Amino acid sequence: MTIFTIRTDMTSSLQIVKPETLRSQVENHLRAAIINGELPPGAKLIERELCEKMGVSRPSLREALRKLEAEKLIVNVPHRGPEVASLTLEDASELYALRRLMESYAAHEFTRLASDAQVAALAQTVEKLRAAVKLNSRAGVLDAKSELYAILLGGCGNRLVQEILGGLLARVSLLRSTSLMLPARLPRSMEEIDKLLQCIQARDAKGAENISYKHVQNAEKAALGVFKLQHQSIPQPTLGKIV
Amino acid sequence: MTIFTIRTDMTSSLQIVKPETLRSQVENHLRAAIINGELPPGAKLIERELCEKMGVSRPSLREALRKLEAEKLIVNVPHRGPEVASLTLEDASELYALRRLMESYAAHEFTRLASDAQVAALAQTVEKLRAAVKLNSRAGVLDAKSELYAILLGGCGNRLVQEILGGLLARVSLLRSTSLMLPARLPRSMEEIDKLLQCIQARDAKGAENISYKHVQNAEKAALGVFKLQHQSIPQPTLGKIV
DNA sequence: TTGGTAATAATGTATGTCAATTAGATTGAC
DNA sequence: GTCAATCTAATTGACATACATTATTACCAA
Repeated sequence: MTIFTIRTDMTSSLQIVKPETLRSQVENHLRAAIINGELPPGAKLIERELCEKMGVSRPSLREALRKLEAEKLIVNVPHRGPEVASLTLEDASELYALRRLMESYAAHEFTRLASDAQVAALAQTVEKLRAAVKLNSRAGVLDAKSELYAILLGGCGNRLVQEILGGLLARVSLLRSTSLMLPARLPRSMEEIDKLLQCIQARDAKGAENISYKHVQNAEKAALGVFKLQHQSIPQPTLGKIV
Repeated sequence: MTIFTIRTDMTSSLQIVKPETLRSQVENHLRAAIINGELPPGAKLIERELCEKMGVSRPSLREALRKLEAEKLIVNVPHRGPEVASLTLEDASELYALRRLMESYAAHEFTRLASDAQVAALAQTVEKLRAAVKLNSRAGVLDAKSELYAILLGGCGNRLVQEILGGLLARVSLLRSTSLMLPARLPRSMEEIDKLLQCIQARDAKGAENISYKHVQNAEKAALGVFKLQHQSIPQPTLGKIV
């Protein structure tokens, strides 16, 4: 983890900057570190250490930790300290079940409600994704994917879906298997996304819902498959100390 | 709000008591106060005041506030302080949309997965609810309802649903209209619940899903109706000071 | 090796302090 | 009398420190 600059100077900026508090910066920083795997599941988060690394006081850090705790990205046992949440197979399965439910709902509603401009934007982002896939650009793929999500969820007429599903996706990323299996599944995933776009363009809401449902279902199969492989080698990691 | 006793004595208890931290008690207390309407939407939460009332220090209180903020029960504008979240009509509508989605899913899965014992327990709780309705016991109704939810969500095979839906229901309670319209809709609501139980007992998952969907839909209509009535009298309550 | 005990480390909680910002009130001008 | 600008008070944001409580670890003895 890198030390990051705080107290962003906004005197020289004419743009109206959202007054980001220090704790929200800490929170965002930690969240990002957890999601991108820098802080893997099970990692102990020692307050004093983090304070020093990030150059903030304990109260600020602790308040940030509480928010991440509420998001279930970290778990906290009193007097033992917080650590990055670990998912069991059941947890993962439940996460995917809800993701299926909500993403297919979002796809259905997007198809029903989105403006033609939004559909066009989606199509454009799909092409961007295809290009990134061809270039084998991991960063490009992730970027295009998140843009795709933003358009889809932004156009589904329900901001709450974005909020909740965003939380679910963050937790799904606790499965490191998702990133491991990502390249392998990309061609298949791309096909599914193409079909989804076709349904959306044809304003076939039910069809979009079904494709979306299957898309997540396939992603789940792949992810849980890798997950099982990762965990079968270690019989009973009740206290996984595997670094 | 009452001052509550802290430092629960657990020396005389043989049961293993989950070591509840002070901040979690504060958190639970505030959450309950918000949900039951003691702290209505828009209420300003002044740190020093709350500290004195509850007899805790500012850091403890602030950490509790961060958790409630993450749950979207309070909103916080930097340097202006937190206040109980207020819902717009759109917010309410989106909440109900997701509730519909998730409750009907839970009903479907419960019907599919629950043991006969769980179904029997559900039936028993429905009778408890009916009795409470007959007695016009508000507390009894609320108690039976929450028990009903607990059984339904506990048996749907997905603990995550409970977690997420619980959060949604807490936010729905920010609409005071839900409690106002509760008595008026009770008979109708009872009918729907009976039908739901029948479907579940017949192991008709799709039927249970449909009834459940309609049930929430009807609750939404009633709640949003009251909501509109409450808000049409005041043209533009941008800063609702209505006490 | 095993069991218990002491030392250590980390968190839980509290207090005090200062800075930054907002909101309200007072004052002044038109 | 109304509106605007300024000023003051109140509140939160952030930090440093201190101490109590609890887990963990290391160590010693049987």
